[in-house]
Amino acid sequence: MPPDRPGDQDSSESLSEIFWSVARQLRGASQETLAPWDITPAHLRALRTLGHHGAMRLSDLSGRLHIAPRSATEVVDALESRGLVGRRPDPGDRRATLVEMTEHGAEVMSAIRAARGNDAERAFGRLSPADRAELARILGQLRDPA
Amino acid sequence: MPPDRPGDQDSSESLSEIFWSVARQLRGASQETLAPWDITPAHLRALRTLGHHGAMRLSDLSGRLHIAPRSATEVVDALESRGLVGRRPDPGDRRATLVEMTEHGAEVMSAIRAARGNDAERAFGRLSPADRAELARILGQLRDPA
DNA sequence: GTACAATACTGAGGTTACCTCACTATGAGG
DNA sequence: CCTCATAGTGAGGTAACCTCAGTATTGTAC
Repeated sequence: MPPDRPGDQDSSESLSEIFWSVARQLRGASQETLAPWDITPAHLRALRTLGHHGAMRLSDLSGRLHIAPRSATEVVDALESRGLVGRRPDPGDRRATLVEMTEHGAEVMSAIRAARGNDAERAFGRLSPADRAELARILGQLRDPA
Repeated sequence: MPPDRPGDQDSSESLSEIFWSVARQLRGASQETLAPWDITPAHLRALRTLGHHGAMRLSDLSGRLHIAPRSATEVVDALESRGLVGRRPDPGDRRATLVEMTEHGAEVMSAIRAARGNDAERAFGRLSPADRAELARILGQLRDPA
């Protein structure tokens, strides 16, 4: 097995190495920064989605977050227990539950935002705008399988 | 809160969205492909490290994988139980344990390699060489905090 | 208008990939 | 020899998912 040369076939190996170590680092840093608010990166992700798009069904939330509906239930449970979101029945469909951000949730979100609390944002923010665009473009290719 | 405009401050948000959804996808795909060999992406990562650098102490392995020593113990346990690596005492230091790939481990590794089994590799391989290089460069910036 | 399949959520339980803390065995320095 | 550091591991924990089964409701087909 020859050693890695840049541009080599084997560079995809180190690419995944790099990718995962970045992932671990982002998660770790984010966790640390969010600790004062007692929420996790995944919680914040859901909160942001609700902030952007307003009240929605649990299933819609799971769709937007690309996670299983059951997992969305868990995230919402966590956020609800912290008073950041609320559940209410969908008036149009009694099977469904609408989830919406509470006032407290909005306050916390802007506090986090003000404190530059999302470390993922901060980390990505260190990149030049050009690099951010490049990264988004390249990752986009990976996300959407041909 | 204004909606996202490309190139905006907020684009870092969707960047982390993209990043994590790529991460989830890579992990899922990798798991699936590695299932026949009953090993996980993290196991393969360790196995590759051992393949590249030969026998080493558990602590060295944990260092190279950037995980806690205790976590390396777990990974090695898993690989050992599958007969892919072996432990033997370090002759120079009776506290230490050397971990090395077994023949079977090497066989399995090349089988996986031959089957293009590492989906992370395969996914990254879909990118153009230029994009791979770009990605490596940009992720490298993220990994090493200023 | 009633049987029946599909949909919305959730309880139960599992997995991966990590972590810290406390402990034992061993080695190294004064 | 006594202390301190280091190597590995048992115990126990966490985040962020998952599937599978079950209940409540709805839309559809006859």
